[in-house]
Amino acid sequence: MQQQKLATIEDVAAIAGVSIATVSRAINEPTKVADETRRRVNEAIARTGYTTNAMARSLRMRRSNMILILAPDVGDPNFSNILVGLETEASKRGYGVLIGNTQNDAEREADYLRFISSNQADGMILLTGHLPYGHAQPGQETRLPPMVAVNEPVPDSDIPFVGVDNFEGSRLAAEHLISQGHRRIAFIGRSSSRAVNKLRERGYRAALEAAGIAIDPLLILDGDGTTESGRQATEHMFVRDVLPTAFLCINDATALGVIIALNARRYDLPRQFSVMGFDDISFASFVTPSLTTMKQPRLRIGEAAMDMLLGLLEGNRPDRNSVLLRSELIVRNSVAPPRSSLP
Amino acid sequence: MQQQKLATIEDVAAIAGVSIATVSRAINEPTKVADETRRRVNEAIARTGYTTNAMARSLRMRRSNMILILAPDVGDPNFSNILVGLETEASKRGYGVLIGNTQNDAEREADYLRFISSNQADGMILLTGHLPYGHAQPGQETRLPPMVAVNEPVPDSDIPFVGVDNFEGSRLAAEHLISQGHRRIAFIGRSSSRAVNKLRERGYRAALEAAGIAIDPLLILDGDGTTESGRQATEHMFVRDVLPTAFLCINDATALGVIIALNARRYDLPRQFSVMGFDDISFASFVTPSLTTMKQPRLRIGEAAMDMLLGLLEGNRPDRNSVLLRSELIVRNSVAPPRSSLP
DNA sequence: ATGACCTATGTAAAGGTTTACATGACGCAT
DNA sequence: ATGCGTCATGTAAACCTTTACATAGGTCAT
Repeated sequence: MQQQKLATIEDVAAIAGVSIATVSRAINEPTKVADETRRRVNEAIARTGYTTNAMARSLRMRRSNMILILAPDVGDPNFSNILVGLETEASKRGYGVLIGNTQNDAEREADYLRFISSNQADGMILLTGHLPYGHAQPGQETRLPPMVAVNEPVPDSDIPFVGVDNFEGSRLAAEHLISQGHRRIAFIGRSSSRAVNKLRERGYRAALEAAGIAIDPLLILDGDGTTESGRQATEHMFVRDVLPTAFLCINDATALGVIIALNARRYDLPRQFSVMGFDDISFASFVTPSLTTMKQPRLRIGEAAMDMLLGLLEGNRPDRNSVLLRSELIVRNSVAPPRSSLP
Repeated sequence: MQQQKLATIEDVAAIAGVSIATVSRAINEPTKVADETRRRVNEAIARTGYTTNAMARSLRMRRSNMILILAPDVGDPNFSNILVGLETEASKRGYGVLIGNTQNDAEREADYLRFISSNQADGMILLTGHLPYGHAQPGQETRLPPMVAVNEPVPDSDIPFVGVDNFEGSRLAAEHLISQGHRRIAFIGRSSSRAVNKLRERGYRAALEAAGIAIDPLLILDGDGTTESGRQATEHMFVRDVLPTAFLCINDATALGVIIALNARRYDLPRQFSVMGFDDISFASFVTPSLTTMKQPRLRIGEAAMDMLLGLLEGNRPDRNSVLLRSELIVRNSVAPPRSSLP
């Protein structure tokens, strides 16, 4: 393009009548330069419209001031608000944010590592729940940079983690149902592989036990967090004719599936069944009945994670290896006391 | 950190027993290098795990292979899928994607320009509908790079635009209502300032005129695209007692407001009123009644925009200055034929 | 045998910073 | 007068590429 050559530090130095070293110092360590000199340099900078060339600087400093964010699905509504938090904090501290949409595809994950190995990013935020494949490929063993995991911890690693306190949140959710009088509470979304699911199940169990309610294994159903899994689990319960008075769901998407199934069977919610979600994603308030759920502080999760990563980059050892933020109970219309008579 | 110094082109050259120029050529212009030499170089690269330092390369080539995306709200559900498209296409062509969340804040917009003026990005995608403020600040007049506007065109400029064909889409939406037998159709979301709104209003008018339906100015109401604006407009109609049989809304959020207002008044939808949205955002299928709407091909919009921008960067004059993609009618349950008797 | 041309490779400059080290001026204690 | 310490600034190397230009060897027509 018509790249009308940008001003360099040399142009500024010439105008100010000093050496380029002095200009650099005037910019980066103002105290080390005489007042009068600094004034002249600043004037020259203003006159030329000089901005320092980030490439040259990064080359020299071995620092790009960029953070790579690796997410399995950038389009996920749960992710976008976290991204806002990540970006806000990074921007505030002078860092840029590079995004990589991996789709859980090993090839893409490996590809994004080029940003790391080519020095284009200093650190990495992982929302994938695992290290990028290809980081230990033969002949490709990229040295991984400082990292922070968000949302899903990386198993068998000491990578710092920032996310919601799933155990506590799920416990609070179950307690809310119990406080409304429910004693037969189903848990939809057990999974032996996903850490998040396991924690939320443990929270559910803890609340029931604390209330002296026996755990009924027939009320705990598998699910992968999709709307369809919620629908299927609900149907399954009706087929077996083992019914709860309330459904505690692994997340809002699952809860939506449950609601759809119950609506289809023409039950009146929340009079006949209560449903509780987790996440508070945007549609939660638009479903009928609107969903009572635990809200994840997504913005703050993003900010805290970025803060931690930048801290690592600046050499601070973190005081603790994981930050768990509390989720907040959002009461809407999908939970009510159970009917004394069974539906 | 424990930056165990990465291999440079010089290390590779030493191992392969050639000069660094040859290594560079073996990588970038393989045909210009003898087969045997190329083999040796590749072997050396494999052995060292060398990757070219993007900073040094960018410095030398004056090209960063990065694209800056400026969006007013990264958290907007309408945006995230566009982002996926943008990122996918960029990644496919070897570019990285840098994101900037401006919140429509002039200061932040100006701040992100540092990526441009410091050579950290070669091009820019604008979702803001205007040039970043500060691009012509005194002493700061950054040369703007190649740009493409998405979603909202930049008025009074010749910046290429990629988006949905709003006129056509809105016309199709209105035609759908007309085909169901509606003749009193309200348009919610007029705005004298926003180009998108004006186009959609024109589409609405065109459809009605083509069907020989007189335009009733009382059925055209202002709105800014928020859910609240939809609710208010609906209330306003009841207060004035000028009622349509169908509501054509500027977007899904507005349609949601209309549905909420009608539900609150205990109308039976779609028997008594039909409601139509535009966008097909994720909750559209979860509202009751689920929303009939025009689906924006967001993924394709993102891809097309990035394709166009990268084309510009590679020196192709675009064949045309704007790309309008068609939206698709999604029929759900919020539209039905009007009752012959007024509600 | 000579020159022209081609191919494969090497040499060195350039790109724009930061910073270790050198320089020089000055004040002050001896 | 000498020496020392401090302060402000300058010189030049280093960061790692790409690439214009130079070189050298080989082929081929004359």
